[in-house]
Order: sequence, then C-alpha cells, then structure tokens
Amino acid sequence: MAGHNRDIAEQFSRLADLLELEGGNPFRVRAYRNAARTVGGHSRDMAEMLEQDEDLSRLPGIGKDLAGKIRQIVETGHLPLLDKVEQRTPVALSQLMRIEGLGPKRVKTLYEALGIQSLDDLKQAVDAQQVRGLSGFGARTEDKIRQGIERLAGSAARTKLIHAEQIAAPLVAWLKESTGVKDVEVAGSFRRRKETVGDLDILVTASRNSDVMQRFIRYGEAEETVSQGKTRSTLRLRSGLQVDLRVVPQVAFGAALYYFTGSKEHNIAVRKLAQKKKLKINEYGVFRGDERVAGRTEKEVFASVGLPFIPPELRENQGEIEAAANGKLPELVELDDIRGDLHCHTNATDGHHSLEQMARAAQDLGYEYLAISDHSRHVSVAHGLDSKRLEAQIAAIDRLNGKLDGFVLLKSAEVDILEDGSLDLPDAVLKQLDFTVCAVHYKFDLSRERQTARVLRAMDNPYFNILAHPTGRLINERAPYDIDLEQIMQAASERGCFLELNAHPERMDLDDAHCRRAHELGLKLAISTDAHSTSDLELMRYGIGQARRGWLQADDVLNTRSLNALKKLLRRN
DNA sequence: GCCGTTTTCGGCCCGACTGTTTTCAGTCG
Repeated sequence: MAGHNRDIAEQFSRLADLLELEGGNPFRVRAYRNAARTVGGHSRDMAEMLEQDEDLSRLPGIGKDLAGKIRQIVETGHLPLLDKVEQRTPVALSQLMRIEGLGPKRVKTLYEALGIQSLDDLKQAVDAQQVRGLSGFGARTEDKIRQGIERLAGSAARTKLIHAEQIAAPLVAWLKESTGVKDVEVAGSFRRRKETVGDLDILVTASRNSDVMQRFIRYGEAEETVSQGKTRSTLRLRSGLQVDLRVVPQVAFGAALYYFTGSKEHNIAVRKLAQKKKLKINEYGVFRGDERVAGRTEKEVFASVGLPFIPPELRENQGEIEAAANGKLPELVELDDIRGDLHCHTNATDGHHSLEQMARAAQDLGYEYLAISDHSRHVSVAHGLDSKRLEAQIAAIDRLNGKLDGFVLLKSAEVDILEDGSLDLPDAVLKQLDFTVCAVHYKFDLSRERQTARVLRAMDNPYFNILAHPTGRLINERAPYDIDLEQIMQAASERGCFLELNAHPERMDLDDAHCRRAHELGLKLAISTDAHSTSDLELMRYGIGQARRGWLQADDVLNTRSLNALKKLLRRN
C-alpha cells in the first residue's frame, strides 16, 4: 500500500531520473531528489499537513513550486509535469541507470544510437557486441555492462545492519594485521546505524609504506576487485556486499572519518557552511587556501565551521546542523541509560529459555527489571498462553521474584489485537499483569481505516499499555501494514498508552522518522528486544541506534526509568 | 528548483578511479 508520502516521493524521484536522462539542469534534478527524500522520510502525511493549512514550503528543500506540486499530487494523484516528461522519454530508461557503470549520459547514448529502452534490449545489444562500437564505449565497458545486467537480476537488497556487522568484523580484524596500520574504522551508514547498509566504507590510517591496500585485495572473502588505487579500492565480497577501503595519513583521520561517515547530504550542507567561511573541507582536512586548519579529529572539523560535535546517527541533514548551530542538539539516549527490557519470550511459548534463565541473563546485563511477555492464545503456532497458563506463569514469576535479589521480573503478555480490536485475553487475567504489550499478528491487509480503527479500539481497553512493533514490518521481507500512525500516536498520548520501538534488527519498528515524531508529540517509547533467547537481550543496541537516529533522549524512553518511575508511568487513569 | 551573515540572482561539495582517450568525460560515493 503506497502511503501518500511514499507516492509523492516516488513521483519526484522518477521525475528526477528522467530529467537527468534528458540532460536537464543537474541542480534541478538534485532539487527533485532532495524533495523526494524530504517527503519520503517525513513522518507526517503531506495530505494531512495540507488539510491543516500548514506551509509545506517551510520543509527543507521544498520551495513554492514544489509545495504546489505536492498539492497537485495529493489532490489529483498526478503530477502533470511527470506525465509530460514520461511522454517524451521512456520510463524504462531509468531502470538502465541502476546498472553499475551506466549513468544518464551513457544510457542516453545507448537509447539514441541503438534505440535501447529496456534491460532486454540492452542484453541483446551486448550479446551482439553492438555496444563496444559506440563512442565512449569499448569492449571492457561492454563486458562490465553484461556483468551489471546479471547482477541486477539477482536484485541485491540493502544489507541488514546486523548482517553487515557480521561481515565487517573479520575484515576489520584482517586489516588490522597489516603493517603500518593505525586506525581501522567502519564509517558510512554503518556508523550512522542505519537499519540497512548499501555497502561498507572502511577507513584506515596508515604509514606511507603500509601494505594494507595489497592485503585488502587479498582478503579471502573477496570475489572481485571492482577498482584499485593508491588511496581507494573497492571489493565485492562473496556475500554480494561491496566494500570501499580508503587509506589516509593519520593527520587526516578526523576529516576522513567525517567525510566517509556522511551522509552525503549532511556533508554537502556542512561544506556549504565552510565555503562561506572561505574554507574547503575534503577527506584530507579543512583548508584555508593551502593551509590545513583542521582534520585530526572530527571535533576539529566541526569546530572549524563553528559547530559542536554532531553524533553520526544525526548526520542526515534533517535539521541537525541548524540544531547544532543553535546549541539545540539533543542529548541522545545511550545503551547505558537502559535499565530493563519490556518485551521478551520464554519457552512457555516460542522462546528458547526459561523464566529463570532469562532473568539471570538480564541481570548479567546490569538490568533492574525484565518483563516477560509471552504470546497470547491466538498465536497458536507459538503455543500462545490462555488464561490458565498465563495465571500459572504469573504465579511462577511471583515465586521467582522471591528468590531474586535487586532485580524484578515484571508480569506481562504480548496480547494479540484481534480483527475487531478486542484483546485476546479476558480483562480478569489482564488486570493481574503489571502491564500489557499488545500487537497485531494477522490480518495485515486491512484497509488503512480499518487497521487504524482496530488498534484505536484496542487502546480503549483500560489494560492496553504498549503497542508492540507498531507497523509489523520485517526489513526486506514484509512491508509495514497500512495504518495511520499519526492518529495512533496522538491517541496513545491522550490515553496514557505507549508505543514500542522494537529493537530486533529484522524489525526496527518504529523507524527513525516515526521515533522523531513521537518525540515531537511527547509520546514516550519502550525500546524492547522482543528476545526469544538469552542472547537476544543483547539486540538492545540496535534499538538504541534507531532511537538515536530518531533524536530520542533518555527521557523519551520508558525503560530508562527506575522500576518505581516506570510503574507510575504505566498506570493509566 | 532551492536558497540567502557576500539575499531575489547566481550560485549550487569535492575528489578518486576507470576506460577510452592523448587530455578527459563519466560514474561513483
């Protein structure tokens, strides 16, 4: 289901592709791309903002013209300019730009010289060796295009952060064994803790005679050397993930780390600031003319343009630069702020460990409390609990709490929200719990109106406390179900309910934009791992990363509270 | 198409690597 914003962003981005192909003004192209990004990443619906008469041109990168175009799309579903451009330039051409090594210029040449419009056309031309004769193309380029077509067919999705970490760790260890190497850091979206990464950007500082670049190329997991230079090389690993290695002298470490951490949009914005101060920022430092004025640390780089250090998770050019300039950066929540986990499972349902094992593991993490929230009966595949079994678990928790010292197990349940919005366990047993975690586990395909009404009705139950994984998405696997989160968040706020930020790296649900919206609304979130085993409790750090990307501070998070403060917050009136 | 402590025009980040060229355009990040 395309939400309004996603649809608008899609149209802008298609328009940008086509204008680029036509050789249009690159800055105009960028303007549409920026707008697509702003709208697509915005947590509030453009339609709703328009309804409330809000001025869209106050959004970053949206001026009078684009605000008008957004209105056109909201009101008619169409962008006339896009329709017009699509009539003169085949839409399929933008698909061709997704092939590595093919940009707008080459795609245009292929179209004009050989009439190539589709992947199939291109495949045929490559097989017939027609491409190599074109000016600017040669046999090697033709070869690369052939490989690019094959790779595109394998449609490489972005890699989940947890998977990227597993791939990066042994590679970093391998690089650290090179001679003359000092720092090895994974930068890029990995360092910004994005939920998925497109590739790995690894930064190394090394002495001039270091063998790190040769060693990188020899890495056992490497499948192909994409490019190789003195300061920069790129590998494709067997996993399909691409890795960029950049080597700089130690004096440039901060500037390089800053540069390769991105995001691109953030970097561009800060470089503009630098320009105004007659400075130039590149990966080797900050320069005034030929003189290096900063670069050893990131903090120095920021200071050179008059800013305090901005944490990597915020570097998306989504207002962090302005906030930093005004001394309004948030003090982001940290893993150490977390005092407990509010959503986990045991072997009573689909978890792997017992109550006591889960409790001990949480204690080992330094937690003060852990909520046991096994599934309710409707989730039969997980052997969900009925009233009787839940009451038995409640008694078992009471007994165990008698034995635990300085640590408390909280009584909870992950209660299914049924299709009609009722809860899957009777109030008589829900009232015996410390709180509930409620969730949608089936009927994902209801209309936006009905899905929203379903959850709103569930919240009317006085025993509803926290809405678990609020959109139900599984990254790269299942799209979020269609629900009006703005309305849900407002309602939760009014009723003393809360939403969960599910920290599981397959879910990361809420996303960063919605976390930020929750903060704006003053709605607190629970960051919970949904652990199904003792080791899963350590997934908390992914949730923290997401929370930080969403500008959340410790105060925004339920489980940074002491047990008493938490219980007070969870009490509904 | 956006944007403004060098404001309503004239800018718009910056560098590395590849392949096809013979000095550089195209692509990428």
